[in-house]
Amino acid sequence: MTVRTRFAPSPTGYLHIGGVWAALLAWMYARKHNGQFILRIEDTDTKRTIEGAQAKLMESLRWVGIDWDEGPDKGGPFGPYIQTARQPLYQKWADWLVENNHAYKCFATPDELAEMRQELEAKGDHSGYDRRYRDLSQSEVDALEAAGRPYVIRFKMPLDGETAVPDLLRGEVVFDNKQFTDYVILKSNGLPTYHLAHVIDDHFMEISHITRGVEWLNTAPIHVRLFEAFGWEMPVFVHLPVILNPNGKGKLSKRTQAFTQGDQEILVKADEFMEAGYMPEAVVNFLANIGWTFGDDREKFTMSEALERFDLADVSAAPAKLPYSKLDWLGNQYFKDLSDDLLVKKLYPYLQQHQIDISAETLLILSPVIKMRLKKLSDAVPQLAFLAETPPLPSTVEEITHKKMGPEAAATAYKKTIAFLEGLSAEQFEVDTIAAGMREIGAAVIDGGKPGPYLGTLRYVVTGQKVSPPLFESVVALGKDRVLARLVAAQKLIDSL
RNA sequence: GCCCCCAUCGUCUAGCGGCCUAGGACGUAGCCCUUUCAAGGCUAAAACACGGGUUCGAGUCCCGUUGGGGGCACCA
Repeated sequence: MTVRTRFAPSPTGYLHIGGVWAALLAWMYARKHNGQFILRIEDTDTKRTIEGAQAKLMESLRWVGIDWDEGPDKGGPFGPYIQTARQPLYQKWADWLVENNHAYKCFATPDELAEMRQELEAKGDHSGYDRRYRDLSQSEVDALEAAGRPYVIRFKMPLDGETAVPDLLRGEVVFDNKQFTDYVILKSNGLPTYHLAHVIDDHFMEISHITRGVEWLNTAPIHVRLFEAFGWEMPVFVHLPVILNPNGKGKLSKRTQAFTQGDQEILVKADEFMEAGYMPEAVVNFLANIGWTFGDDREKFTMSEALERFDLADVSAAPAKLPYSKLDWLGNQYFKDLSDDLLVKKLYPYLQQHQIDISAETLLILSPVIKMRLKKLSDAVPQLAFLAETPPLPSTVEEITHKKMGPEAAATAYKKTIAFLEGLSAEQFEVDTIAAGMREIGAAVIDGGKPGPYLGTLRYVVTGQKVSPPLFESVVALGKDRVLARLVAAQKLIDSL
């Protein structure tokens, strides 16, 4: 059997990270087994469809490296891959069910339904439908139809007995048929509900494993019965656990907005991760650790390593809250592994997009020292702010002196430093030379000979930031003229005493 | 209300009856290194929800309780 999995989102909002996770597992399984991964758009709820959501969702999937073999944009042998474009198919099979006595036309009006619901509720029946149109005679049906009464098609669920849903992660889940009623499978506008649509699509698209959220488990008996009525072989059901909202309550939903918890930023939508500048490899690595374990106590791995070991059957059935702090850790791990050139390649366009004008050459100088400070590209912005704008100059003596480097020593230090830098040729204005020279000055100027305090205050003078990249790289990045100007200003402040 | 799913450190998890004095990771705390912030090194605190069974033996199997989650639409 070839493995064919799919991700079937409805374009009703933006894709959240839990959706990406579900897509990832399905995709991994298909790739692992050299099968196919299909993207199908479930847009039968036309009222909720949002313009542009489909494009956005495809962008997010591509960003994390999930590609599809068949889908709305690239076609395939079982298309179309957008449900509204498949309407005739659903109509045909809904009619087939009616003809074969598995379904029937229900002419209940919205008012009638509302009233019925109320009466049923009063009796403690929460099913919402009393099956009153289930057993009409053919002539009664014909008469209503002739009168132009709109109708839906409902599937005949068994009146008693049980329906077992085989689930890869939980074994057989058994439901009492009494809790079900006859569900609408084709709406009065001629479009199918999810129940009908996915059964037909998954069958004709030859899907081998249906992966979806547990929220579908309770309605899975309908799907089981539908497959049975059609006489089609059932795919394997894999009901994935929910991803819980990290703020504590409920599941992650499309409506959940990004927010901050403590000093941890909680992102929800897929494109927020992209926008923040996490490396997609890190995000995918992070997600693969949810509900699944690589083994050997390893948390960091490449996707191709993961594919060697992955199995849907090993996925945990327990719901999970995303460990965001681990994403940050992983994100940093991936940046540290990046070559300086590659980091510049990623960082440069990102900073450009965010109106921070720093040359690629400058970035290359900073690259080795900044990469271990990044979890995501956006972390570079405050670090590098001193290069983009003119940082405030020190205004108090306390800022440019140190308890181990009083005003007198500081005055000497700045004077020496200025002279040292002025004496450097353009070729000599590089990290190693500057480091050596400054350490020497620092050692001479500080009691005890440890240049630490000198370097620290100097770093503050040069960058104007309490937090910044290390001194030497920052000096080279800022450039001789600007550094000297700042040192001169500091010296003047000291001299004014 | 009814039905269904789930349950190991704060979080993600390993564990599929004896290898568990419950392992790893993130986070947290302390120490070291250090020009800030990081990164790195070392150390520490931290869990089998509870109660019954089954068994020579239970984190691991069964039942119940509790807790969390989900579902009961002409939404997916």
